[in-house]
Amino acid sequence: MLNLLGEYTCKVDAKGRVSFPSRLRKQLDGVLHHGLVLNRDIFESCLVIYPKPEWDKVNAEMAQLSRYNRKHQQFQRMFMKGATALELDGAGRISLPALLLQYAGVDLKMDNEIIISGLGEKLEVWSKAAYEARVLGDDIDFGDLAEEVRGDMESED
Amino acid sequence: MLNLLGEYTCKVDAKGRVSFPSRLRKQLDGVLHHGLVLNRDIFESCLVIYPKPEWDKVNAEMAQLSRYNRKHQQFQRMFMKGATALELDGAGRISLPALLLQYAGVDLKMDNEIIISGLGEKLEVWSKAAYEARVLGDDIDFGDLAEEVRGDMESED
DNA sequence: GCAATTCCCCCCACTTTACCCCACTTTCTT
DNA sequence: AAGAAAGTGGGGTAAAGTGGGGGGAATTGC
Repeated sequence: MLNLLGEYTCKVDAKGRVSFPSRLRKQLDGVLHHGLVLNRDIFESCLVIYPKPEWDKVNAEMAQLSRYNRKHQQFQRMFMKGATALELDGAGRISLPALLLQYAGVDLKMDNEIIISGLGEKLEVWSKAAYEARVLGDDIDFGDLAEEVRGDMESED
Repeated sequence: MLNLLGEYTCKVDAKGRVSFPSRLRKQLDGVLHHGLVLNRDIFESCLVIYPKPEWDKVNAEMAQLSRYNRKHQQFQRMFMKGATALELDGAGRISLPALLLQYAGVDLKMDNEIIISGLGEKLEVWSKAAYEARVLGDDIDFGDLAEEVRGDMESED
């Protein structure tokens, strides 16, 4: 099972390129050559990177939506909008499209530091400022959240 | 079953390295070669070290969460943020990432002493100052706490 | 249709970081 | 008390990260 771990601070250069951390490259050994898919996150102003096999699952889920349901079609359009295939260049870098960087709140002229964070089966890409404010400085009560989620997990079985 | 015990004072060197106490190494004999996973604690400003087999259980639970549920995603992010694989170097040391040391309140330029404490199936890592204030100097009534927790344990079965 | 410009990709060189190795100190054991 | 094992620190080397420049292809304008 895929188990991407680690928090990496990376620099985006003036061309939108980011060196893909070598630790992650090692963890993706065996699936990296299938490629990666970059997309907007649904709930937060951050980006998500799926290894191709994981993206295939997402894609299969999308295929279950109804062609004849307006909300399904809207959801599919919003979700898929901006999804981009990523490949590593000769120096092991990925190239992040300007529109998606903008979505994540990264301004190439100003702050050019991002955080890539491993979340098991996927990676999240945050601007450093947003990560510190929204993820590390989070004031959500974990206990409450855990109880709700736990209820869901148990009823799912 | 794992039963990690003991409280160890260790020094962090200027590079963020900590010699992993030999007593703990012996207690982990048989699972240590699978590696360790370091993570932020959810409730306290300290770090947690899981032996890999223990972490795998956590990861399997995380994989059941829904991609399309806001609370599930928050939960996953809060829990997984910063989790990092650890390996011992040739001298039996682990290397603690700067971001995580920062979370535990360890400043490499100032105090460089930490406490590693065995808690059965996992280890906790505290800055010495935080440990003394928060754990040893705790003003919570242990008796009251025990009674509350005991109630939970019995109702869960 | 041809030429010119722009964008993208690939390559090369320099800087920085991380990992490995070695040597010294301290502590525990016999 | 002496030797061995564990702990500590530093330095060198190799690999990873970073930035810039050049060349090729595609598109657009003349």
